[in-house]
Amino acid sequence: MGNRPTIADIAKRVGVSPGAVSFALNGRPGVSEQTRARILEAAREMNWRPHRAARALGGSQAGAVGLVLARDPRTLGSEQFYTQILYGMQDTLSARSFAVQMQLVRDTEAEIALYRDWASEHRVDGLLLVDLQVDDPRPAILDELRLPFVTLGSTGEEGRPSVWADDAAAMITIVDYLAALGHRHVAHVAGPPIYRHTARRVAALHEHAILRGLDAGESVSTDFSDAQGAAATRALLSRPQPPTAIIYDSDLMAAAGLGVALELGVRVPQALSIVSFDDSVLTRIVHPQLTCLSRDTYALGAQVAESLLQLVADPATGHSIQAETPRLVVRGSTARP
Amino acid sequence: MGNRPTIADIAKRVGVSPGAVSFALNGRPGVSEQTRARILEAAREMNWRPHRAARALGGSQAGAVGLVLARDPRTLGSEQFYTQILYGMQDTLSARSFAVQMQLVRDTEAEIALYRDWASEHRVDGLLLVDLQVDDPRPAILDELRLPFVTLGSTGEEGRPSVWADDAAAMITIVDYLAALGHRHVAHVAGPPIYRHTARRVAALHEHAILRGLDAGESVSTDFSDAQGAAATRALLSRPQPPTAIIYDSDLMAAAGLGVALELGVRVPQALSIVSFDDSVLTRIVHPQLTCLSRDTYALGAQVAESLLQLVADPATGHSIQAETPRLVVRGSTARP
DNA sequence: CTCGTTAACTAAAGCGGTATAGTCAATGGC
DNA sequence: GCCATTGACTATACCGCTTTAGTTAACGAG
Repeated sequence: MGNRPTIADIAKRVGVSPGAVSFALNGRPGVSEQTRARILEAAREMNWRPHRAARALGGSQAGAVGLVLARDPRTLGSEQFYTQILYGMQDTLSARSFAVQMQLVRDTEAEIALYRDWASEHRVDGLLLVDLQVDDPRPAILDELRLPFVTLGSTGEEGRPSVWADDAAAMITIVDYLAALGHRHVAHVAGPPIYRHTARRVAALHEHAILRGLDAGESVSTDFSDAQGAAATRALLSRPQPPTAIIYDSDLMAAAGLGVALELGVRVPQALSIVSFDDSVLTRIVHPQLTCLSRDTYALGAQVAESLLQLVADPATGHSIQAETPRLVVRGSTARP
Repeated sequence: MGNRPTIADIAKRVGVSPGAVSFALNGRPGVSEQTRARILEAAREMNWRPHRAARALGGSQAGAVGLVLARDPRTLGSEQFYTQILYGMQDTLSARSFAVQMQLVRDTEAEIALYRDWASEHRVDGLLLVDLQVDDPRPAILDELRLPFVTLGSTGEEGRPSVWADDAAAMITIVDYLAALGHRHVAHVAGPPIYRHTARRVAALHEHAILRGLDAGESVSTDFSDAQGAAATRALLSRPQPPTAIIYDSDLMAAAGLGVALELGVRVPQALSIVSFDDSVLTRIVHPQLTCLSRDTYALGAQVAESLLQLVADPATGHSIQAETPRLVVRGSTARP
């Protein structure tokens, strides 16, 4: 059965014009309820599906949203979080027969080049912008390209649509917990300071540590790789006054840090408590399992999808929604110092 | 909206017809070299890009290939391998301005439904088919849908295009290595037996173990989740005669198995050697690091991409290429029993 | 009974390319 | 020097769907 049925085939079968079929299938006025029902029935029977390209060409939607991750191929491995987000997005979007165009690129420059390509090829109707930087060039460029986007993780200060969680509150939860256990000397293995979320966490830790009477929480920045996570841990533990607790910005670095501690003979959690800012299988397969912040990442992806659908439907919306604050899941990697 | 140049704009500027511009841009005869040069120059200056939808509508390509992964959201976590494949594919394909449409779905049924959607919406020109099953329903359906595909990991027995590695040889490498270390009792924590690659590995282990004079290598099947990997390990180690070495079909399960061993007080590698069939960051962040089979997954993705491009250009090709056999990387998780 | 309105359609013009069928002048064989 | 061929283009017909501008026929108001 070679050729898919087109709107014209349906029109012929029902005995109306192609235009009427289009009206009926898109739920817009111009056909009687009776005719509409007959058309829909015929479309169902003939197993008709819209031809995406034809729709997109008509000047309307491409039926896809984009997600670009800028990652060095070597630093690859921390995509657990985005894999879950993607799953949540796709489940929500495919119900409306939207696709997610996901692509991995090397850096922000390549990311921007890709946006230009997508814009001119009309591949996507909107984007999810992630890993926002302190001085991010992307929003301005996307505005210029007229590609609407939702940001993930950035509070919608600029009146732009975004889905975000309260990073600072999450960090405070951790600090309070560690302080309650009796820790005084807490360190933080952070991501690159260029990222806004990193900056927010670093600031929150510092401020709240002082407030709680701990030693000023110090943050060490890394590139999020397991190698730098391990190196940072090694450096921290080799100090004359090593921290009694380390907070890691990602589960991958936390696991790597745990490995280093074991290697150095530093017992976890007796001599060192470890907390991860991210959750995934990883925190559960290492031994001891890691205390971490957990959130429903799948649901977050679904929220993002809803937000994107709304944005695509009406590019003028500036709706910003706050996702649940990650909650602390206590496992075996934390204890009194 | 953004006044993106069309072929007609170029035609007007150069002073020729749109058809001539199309000929020039697609490198086909019908224009003089001189005119062609002028057209290309103008297109470059005006920053012209083909409108994907328009091309796809013309009956030609959608400019995308698809990759669907059937995964239970809860079993998510073993996507390292496919993330790397994806990266390799995208780097190769985006040079030809092809996109990869990747989607996560729950099961094979949903996967097939998605293929039907994609076929009727003309979203993709070809597919990468992964995780082939012993009696796989997908090839027949894709034939019916006229969606060309390349299989990954399955030897191209049926004259279909595929990119595959020698699973049996890889397993034999492991068995030889363990036998040389002096192991007699080797177990295998495998994936679901429904997968062809699992079946091949199970058979290869069994045959080669006997050949080498080991106890008949036994395989335990799992769903690839860390939970079942852990459970299988626990069961194996609780036997009166526990194996002295366990081969895991995935790095995730190997890491989970290592966790169980540590928990049970079974020392690795002294009392138990662990080998993982897959490599990723995971094998390097646990302690001890895992001996594993390693391969250049990124390159594999690139090979897949080449194969797909060839297939899309000529759907009749049945070219099958063999990728390098994974090689054994010895780390700290294996030793003499 | 006539006119204006509206519901329910039909007709037709794109959207941006591709592909095919001309058109026209230059070329070359005999 | 005439006719056939070829090269270089132009004109045009789609591709499948959306959308706007008609076109009817029915209906109600005056």
